[in-house]
Amino acid sequence: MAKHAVDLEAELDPSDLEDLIGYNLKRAYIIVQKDFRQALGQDGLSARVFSALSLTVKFPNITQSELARMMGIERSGLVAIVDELEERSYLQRAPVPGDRRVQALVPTDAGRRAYSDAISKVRAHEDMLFADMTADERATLLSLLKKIRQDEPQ
Amino acid sequence: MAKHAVDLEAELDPSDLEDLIGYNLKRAYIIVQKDFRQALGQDGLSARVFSALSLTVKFPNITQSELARMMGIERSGLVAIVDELEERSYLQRAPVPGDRRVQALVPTDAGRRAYSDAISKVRAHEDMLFADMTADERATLLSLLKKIRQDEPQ
DNA sequence: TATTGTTATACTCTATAACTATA
DNA sequence: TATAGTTATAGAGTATAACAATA
Repeated sequence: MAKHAVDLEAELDPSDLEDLIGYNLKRAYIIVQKDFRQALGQDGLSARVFSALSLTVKFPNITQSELARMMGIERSGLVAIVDELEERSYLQRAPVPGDRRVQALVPTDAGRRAYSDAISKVRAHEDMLFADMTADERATLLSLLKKIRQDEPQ
Repeated sequence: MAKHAVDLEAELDPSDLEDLIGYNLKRAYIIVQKDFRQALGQDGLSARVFSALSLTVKFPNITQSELARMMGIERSGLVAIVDELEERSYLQRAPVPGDRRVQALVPTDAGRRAYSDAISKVRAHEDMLFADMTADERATLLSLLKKIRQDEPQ
Protein backbone atom coordinates (compact mmCIF):
# COMPACT_ATOMS: atom_id res chain seq x y z
CA MET A 1 0.00 0.00 0.00
CA ALA A 2 1.35 3.42 -0.97
CA LYS A 3 2.30 5.67 1.93
CA HIS A 4 1.02 9.17 2.41
CA ALA A 5 3.53 11.96 1.91
CA VAL A 6 3.19 12.92 5.56
CA ASP A 7 4.12 9.42 6.70
CA LEU A 8 7.16 9.42 4.46
CA GLU A 9 8.20 12.75 5.83
CA ALA A 10 7.77 11.57 9.40
CA GLU A 11 9.94 8.53 8.70
CA LEU A 12 12.65 10.33 6.82
CA ASP A 13 13.02 13.66 8.59
CA PRO A 14 16.40 13.29 10.27
CA SER A 15 15.98 16.35 12.46
CA ASP A 16 12.92 15.63 14.56
CA LEU A 17 13.14 15.66 18.34
CA GLU A 18 10.24 13.23 18.53
CA ASP A 19 12.34 10.51 16.88
CA LEU A 20 15.02 10.64 19.55
CA ILE A 21 15.00 7.96 22.22
CA GLY A 22 16.70 10.31 24.68
CA TYR A 23 14.01 12.97 24.33
CA ASN A 24 11.16 10.51 24.72
CA LEU A 25 12.94 8.83 27.61
CA LYS A 26 13.22 12.14 29.43
CA ARG A 27 9.60 13.13 28.87
CA ALA A 28 8.38 9.69 29.93
CA TYR A 29 10.62 9.71 32.99
CA ILE A 30 9.24 13.07 34.13
CA ILE A 31 5.65 11.81 33.86
CA VAL A 32 6.36 8.64 35.83
CA GLN A 33 8.38 10.47 38.46
CA LYS A 34 5.64 13.07 39.04
CA ASP A 35 3.00 10.37 39.38
CA PHE A 36 5.30 8.48 41.77
CA ARG A 37 5.48 11.54 44.03
CA GLN A 38 1.71 11.89 44.01
CA ALA A 39 1.25 8.20 44.78
CA LEU A 40 3.58 8.35 47.79
CA GLY A 41 1.84 11.46 49.08
CA GLN A 42 2.71 14.72 50.81
CA ASP A 43 5.39 13.48 53.19
CA GLY A 44 6.01 10.16 51.50
CA LEU A 45 9.39 8.87 50.45
CA SER A 46 11.08 10.39 47.42
CA ALA A 47 12.15 8.00 44.68
CA ARG A 48 15.78 7.94 45.76
CA VAL A 49 14.95 7.41 49.46
CA PHE A 50 12.52 4.68 48.46
CA SER A 51 15.26 3.01 46.41
CA ALA A 52 17.73 3.20 49.29
CA LEU A 53 15.18 1.69 51.69
CA SER A 54 14.39 -1.08 49.22
CA LEU A 55 18.05 -2.07 48.89
CA THR A 56 18.61 -1.86 52.64
CA VAL A 57 15.65 -4.18 53.26
CA LYS A 58 16.85 -6.54 50.55
CA PHE A 59 20.49 -6.45 51.64
CA PRO A 60 20.59 -5.90 55.41
CA ASN A 61 23.99 -4.84 56.73
CA ILE A 62 24.90 -3.26 53.40
CA THR A 63 27.47 -0.48 53.78
CA GLN A 64 26.92 3.07 52.56
CA SER A 65 29.63 2.75 49.92
CA GLU A 66 28.06 -0.42 48.55
CA LEU A 67 24.63 1.17 48.55
CA ALA A 68 25.90 4.27 46.75
CA ARG A 69 27.53 2.09 44.09
CA MET A 70 24.33 0.07 43.62
CA MET A 71 22.30 3.25 43.27
CA GLY A 72 24.79 4.80 40.87
CA ILE A 73 25.43 7.90 42.99
CA GLU A 74 28.37 9.26 44.99
CA ARG A 75 28.96 8.28 48.61
CA SER A 76 28.64 11.92 49.63
CA GLY A 77 25.16 12.11 48.15
CA LEU A 78 23.99 9.13 50.12
CA VAL A 79 24.57 10.73 53.51
CA ALA A 80 21.41 12.87 53.43
CA ILE A 81 19.38 9.91 52.19
CA VAL A 82 20.53 7.66 55.04
CA ASP A 83 20.06 10.57 57.46
CA GLU A 84 16.41 10.83 56.42
CA LEU A 85 15.84 7.09 56.74
CA GLU A 86 17.45 7.10 60.17
CA GLU A 87 15.37 10.12 61.27
CA ARG A 88 12.26 8.23 60.18
CA SER A 89 13.54 5.28 62.26
CA TYR A 90 13.47 3.05 59.17
CA LEU A 91 17.09 1.95 59.62
CA GLN A 92 20.06 2.22 61.94
CA ARG A 93 23.72 2.82 61.31
CA ALA A 94 25.41 -0.05 63.09
CA PRO A 95 29.12 -0.47 63.82
CA VAL A 96 30.83 -3.38 62.08
CA PRO A 97 33.19 -5.48 64.23
CA GLY A 98 36.60 -5.67 62.59
CA ASP A 99 36.42 -2.42 60.59
CA ARG A 100 35.55 0.70 62.51
CA ARG A 101 35.41 2.84 59.38
CA VAL A 102 32.29 1.09 58.13
CA GLN A 103 28.67 1.65 59.10
CA ALA A 104 26.31 -1.23 58.30
CA LEU A 105 22.77 -0.21 57.46
CA VAL A 106 20.21 -2.31 59.33
CA PRO A 107 16.50 -1.93 58.53
CA THR A 108 14.15 -1.73 61.52
CA ASP A 109 10.76 -3.43 61.74
CA ALA A 110 9.19 -0.04 61.09
CA GLY A 111 11.44 0.28 58.04
CA ARG A 112 10.32 -3.08 56.66
CA ARG A 113 6.68 -2.18 57.26
CA ALA A 114 7.16 1.23 55.64
CA TYR A 115 8.79 -0.38 52.62
CA SER A 116 6.04 -2.96 52.32
CA ASP A 117 3.47 -0.17 52.43
CA ALA A 118 5.38 1.98 49.93
CA ILE A 119 5.99 -0.78 47.41
CA SER A 120 2.24 -1.52 47.39
CA LYS A 121 1.54 2.11 46.59
CA VAL A 122 4.23 2.13 43.89
CA ARG A 123 2.83 -1.06 42.29
CA ALA A 124 -0.66 0.50 42.31
CA HIS A 125 0.73 3.70 40.78
CA GLU A 126 2.45 1.79 37.96
CA ASP A 127 -0.62 -0.39 37.36
CA MET A 128 -2.73 2.73 37.06
CA LEU A 129 -0.26 4.71 34.98
CA PHE A 130 0.47 1.85 32.57
CA ALA A 131 -3.11 0.57 32.41
CA ASP A 132 -3.16 1.08 28.64
CA MET A 133 -0.16 -1.21 28.17
CA THR A 134 -0.46 -4.98 28.05
CA ALA A 135 1.62 -7.21 30.34
CA ASP A 136 3.68 -8.11 27.26
CA GLU A 137 4.31 -4.47 26.42
CA ARG A 138 5.41 -3.72 29.98
CA ALA A 139 7.77 -6.71 29.97
CA THR A 140 9.19 -5.59 26.62
CA LEU A 141 9.69 -2.05 27.86
CA LEU A 142 11.40 -3.34 31.00
CA SER A 143 13.78 -5.54 29.02
CA LEU A 144 14.65 -2.76 26.58
CA LEU A 145 15.37 -0.36 29.45
CA LYS A 146 17.57 -3.01 31.05
CA LYS A 147 19.38 -3.34 27.75
CA ILE A 148 20.25 0.36 27.91
CA ARG A 149 21.36 -0.14 31.50
CA GLN A 150 23.94 -2.66 30.34
CA ASP A 151 25.95 0.37 29.24
CA GLU A 152 26.08 1.49 32.88
CA PRO A 153 29.55 2.18 34.31
CA GLN A 154 30.65 -0.55 36.83
CA MET B 1 9.36 -26.95 30.60
CA ALA B 2 9.68 -26.65 34.37
CA LYS B 3 11.07 -23.41 35.65
CA HIS B 4 13.98 -23.09 38.00
CA ALA B 5 13.17 -21.94 41.51
CA VAL B 6 15.23 -18.82 40.97
CA ASP B 7 13.21 -17.87 37.87
CA LEU B 8 9.98 -18.34 39.76
CA GLU B 9 11.26 -16.19 42.55
CA ALA B 10 12.33 -13.48 40.15
CA GLU B 11 8.89 -13.48 38.57
CA LEU B 12 6.91 -13.53 41.77
CA ASP B 13 8.83 -11.33 44.18
CA PRO B 14 6.54 -8.32 44.45
CA SER B 15 9.08 -6.15 46.20
CA ASP B 16 11.98 -5.86 43.79
CA LEU B 17 13.14 -2.48 42.58
CA GLU B 18 14.45 -4.05 39.39
CA ASP B 19 10.92 -4.96 38.33
CA LEU B 20 9.72 -1.37 38.43
CA ILE B 21 9.43 0.50 35.16
CA GLY B 22 9.98 3.82 36.94
CA TYR B 23 13.28 2.72 38.45
CA ASN B 24 14.61 1.31 35.18
CA LEU B 25 13.37 4.37 33.32
CA LYS B 26 15.32 6.64 35.66
CA ARG B 27 18.53 4.63 35.47
CA ALA B 28 18.31 4.42 31.67
CA TYR B 29 17.56 8.14 31.40
CA ILE B 30 20.64 9.02 33.44
CA ILE B 31 22.88 6.92 31.19
CA VAL B 32 21.51 8.44 28.00
CA GLN B 33 21.64 11.97 29.38
CA LYS B 34 25.27 11.63 30.48
CA ASP B 35 26.27 10.27 27.08
CA PHE B 36 24.35 13.10 25.41
CA ARG B 37 26.41 15.66 27.34
CA GLN B 38 29.63 13.96 26.35
CA ALA B 39 28.57 13.80 22.70
CA LEU B 40 27.78 17.52 22.59
CA GLY B 41 31.09 18.35 24.23
CA GLN B 42 32.51 20.81 26.74
CA ASP B 43 30.57 23.91 25.78
CA GLY B 44 27.94 22.16 23.70
CA LEU B 45 24.21 22.63 24.12
CA SER B 46 22.49 21.02 27.09
CA ALA B 47 19.55 18.74 26.34
CA ARG B 48 16.95 21.35 27.20
CA VAL B 49 18.65 24.10 25.14
CA PHE B 50 19.01 21.65 22.26
CA SER B 51 15.29 20.87 22.49
CA ALA B 52 14.37 24.55 22.51
CA LEU B 53 16.56 25.21 19.48
CA SER B 54 15.05 22.25 17.66
CA LEU B 55 11.50 23.48 18.20
CA THR B 56 12.44 27.04 17.26
CA VAL B 57 13.97 25.83 14.00
CA LYS B 58 10.95 23.64 13.31
CA PHE B 59 8.41 26.30 14.29
CA PRO B 60 9.90 29.72 13.48
CA ASN B 61 8.05 32.62 15.14
CA ILE B 62 6.90 30.40 17.98
CA THR B 63 6.25 32.37 21.18
CA GLN B 64 7.95 31.63 24.47
CA SER B 65 4.69 30.54 26.07
CA GLU B 66 3.98 28.11 23.25
CA LEU B 67 7.53 26.77 23.43
CA ALA B 68 7.32 26.30 27.19
CA ARG B 69 4.05 24.39 26.82
CA MET B 70 5.55 22.17 24.11
CA MET B 71 8.58 21.44 26.27
CA GLY B 72 6.44 20.77 29.31
CA ILE B 73 8.11 23.40 31.50
CA GLU B 74 7.05 26.73 33.03
CA ARG B 75 7.39 30.00 31.12
CA SER B 76 9.71 31.32 33.80
CA GLY B 77 12.11 28.46 33.25
CA LEU B 78 12.33 29.16 29.56
CA VAL B 79 13.81 32.63 29.97
CA ALA B 80 17.34 31.43 30.75
CA ILE B 81 17.18 28.93 27.89
CA VAL B 82 16.15 31.58 25.36
CA ASP B 83 18.74 33.96 26.85
CA GLU B 84 21.47 31.40 26.18
CA LEU B 85 20.29 30.79 22.61
CA GLU B 86 20.17 34.54 21.99
CA GLU B 87 23.65 35.03 23.48
CA ARG B 88 24.93 32.33 21.15
CA SER B 89 23.21 34.25 18.32
CA TYR B 90 21.17 31.18 17.43
CA LEU B 91 17.85 33.02 17.60
CA GLN B 92 16.36 36.48 18.04
CA ARG B 93 13.45 37.72 20.10
CA ALA B 94 11.33 39.59 17.55
CA PRO B 95 8.38 41.87 18.26
CA VAL B 96 5.01 40.70 16.95
CA PRO B 97 2.84 43.33 15.23
CA GLY B 98 -0.57 43.49 16.86
CA ASP B 99 0.41 42.22 20.32
CA ARG B 100 3.28 43.96 22.02
CA ARG B 101 3.32 41.50 24.92
CA VAL B 102 4.57 38.69 22.73
CA GLN B 103 8.10 37.92 21.57
CA ALA B 104 8.39 35.65 18.54
CA LEU B 105 11.47 33.43 18.47
CA VAL B 106 13.20 33.52 15.10
CA PRO B 107 16.14 31.20 14.39
CA THR B 108 19.18 32.73 12.72
CA ASP B 109 21.22 31.09 9.96
CA ALA B 110 23.86 30.35 12.58
CA GLY B 111 21.13 28.78 14.72
CA ARG B 112 20.01 26.51 11.90
CA ARG B 113 23.61 25.50 11.20
CA ALA B 114 24.24 24.85 14.90
CA TYR B 115 21.11 22.74 15.12
CA SER B 116 22.06 20.77 12.03
CA ASP B 117 25.47 20.13 13.52
CA ALA B 118 24.07 19.20 16.93
CA ILE B 119 21.42 16.83 15.63
CA SER B 120 24.13 14.95 13.70
CA LYS B 121 26.11 14.51 16.88
CA VAL B 122 23.00 13.43 18.77
CA ARG B 123 22.12 10.86 16.09
CA ALA B 124 25.67 9.53 16.22
CA HIS B 125 25.52 9.35 20.01
CA GLU B 126 22.25 7.39 19.94
CA ASP B 127 23.53 5.08 17.18
CA MET B 128 26.60 4.34 19.28
CA LEU B 129 24.78 4.00 22.58
CA PHE B 130 22.03 1.79 21.18
CA ALA B 131 24.29 -0.24 18.89
CA ASP B 132 23.25 -3.46 20.62
CA MET B 133 19.59 -2.84 19.84
CA THR B 134 18.03 -3.70 16.49
CA ALA B 135 16.09 -1.13 14.49
CA ASP B 136 12.93 -2.99 15.49
CA GLU B 137 13.83 -2.83 19.15
CA ARG B 138 14.50 0.90 18.95
CA ALA B 139 11.19 1.49 17.18
CA THR B 140 9.39 -0.58 19.81
CA LEU B 141 11.06 1.32 22.63
CA LEU B 142 10.16 4.61 21.00
CA SER B 143 6.51 3.66 20.61
CA LEU B 144 6.26 2.38 24.20
CA LEU B 145 7.77 5.61 25.52
CA LYS B 146 5.31 7.59 23.42
CA LYS B 147 2.53 5.51 24.92
CA ILE B 148 3.60 6.66 28.38
CA ARG B 149 3.71 10.21 27.08
CA GLN B 150 0.02 9.99 26.17
CA ASP B 151 -0.59 10.46 29.89
CA GLU B 152 1.09 13.87 29.63
CA PRO B 153 -0.91 16.85 30.93
CA GLN B 154 -2.11 19.08 28.02
C1' DT C 1 48.79 4.88 51.00
C1' DA C 2 43.92 3.68 50.53
C1' DT C 3 39.14 3.59 52.09
C1' DT C 4 34.69 5.03 54.77
C1' DG C 5 31.85 8.26 56.05
C1' DT C 6 31.33 13.07 56.22
C1' DT C 7 31.09 18.20 55.26
C1' DA C 8 31.28 22.20 52.37
C1' DT C 9 30.29 23.92 48.22
C1' DA C 10 28.54 24.62 43.67
C1' DC C 11 25.90 23.58 39.66
C1' DT C 12 21.71 22.08 36.92
C1' DC C 13 16.97 21.85 36.46
C1' DT C 14 12.67 23.05 37.94
C1' DA C 15 8.63 25.32 40.35
C1' DT C 16 6.10 29.18 42.72
C1' DA C 17 5.00 33.71 43.37
C1' DA C 18 5.07 38.26 42.27
C1' DC C 19 5.99 42.08 39.13
C1' DT C 20 5.42 45.01 34.39
C1' DA C 21 3.46 45.94 30.32
C1' DT C 22 0.30 45.09 27.67
C1' DA C 23 -4.42 43.27 26.11
C1' DT D 1 -9.41 40.76 34.50
C1' DA D 2 -6.27 38.00 31.88
C1' DT D 3 -1.93 37.06 29.41
C1' DA D 4 3.38 37.27 27.98
C1' DG D 5 7.55 37.77 29.53
C1' DT D 6 10.41 38.49 33.41
C1' DT D 7 12.71 38.36 38.07
C1' DA D 8 13.59 36.57 42.59
C1' DT D 9 13.76 32.80 45.21
C1' DA D 10 13.82 28.18 46.84
C1' DG D 11 14.11 23.29 46.58
C1' DA D 12 15.54 18.81 44.63
C1' DG D 13 19.31 16.09 43.09
C1' DT D 14 23.86 15.61 41.96
C1' DA D 15 29.09 16.11 41.71
C1' DT D 16 33.80 17.51 43.32
C1' DA D 17 37.09 18.27 46.66
C1' DA D 18 38.76 18.00 51.03
C1' DC D 19 38.88 16.18 55.78
C1' DA D 20 39.15 12.85 60.01
C1' DA D 21 39.26 8.32 61.43
C1' DT D 22 40.70 3.98 60.38
C1' DA D 23 42.80 0.33 57.72
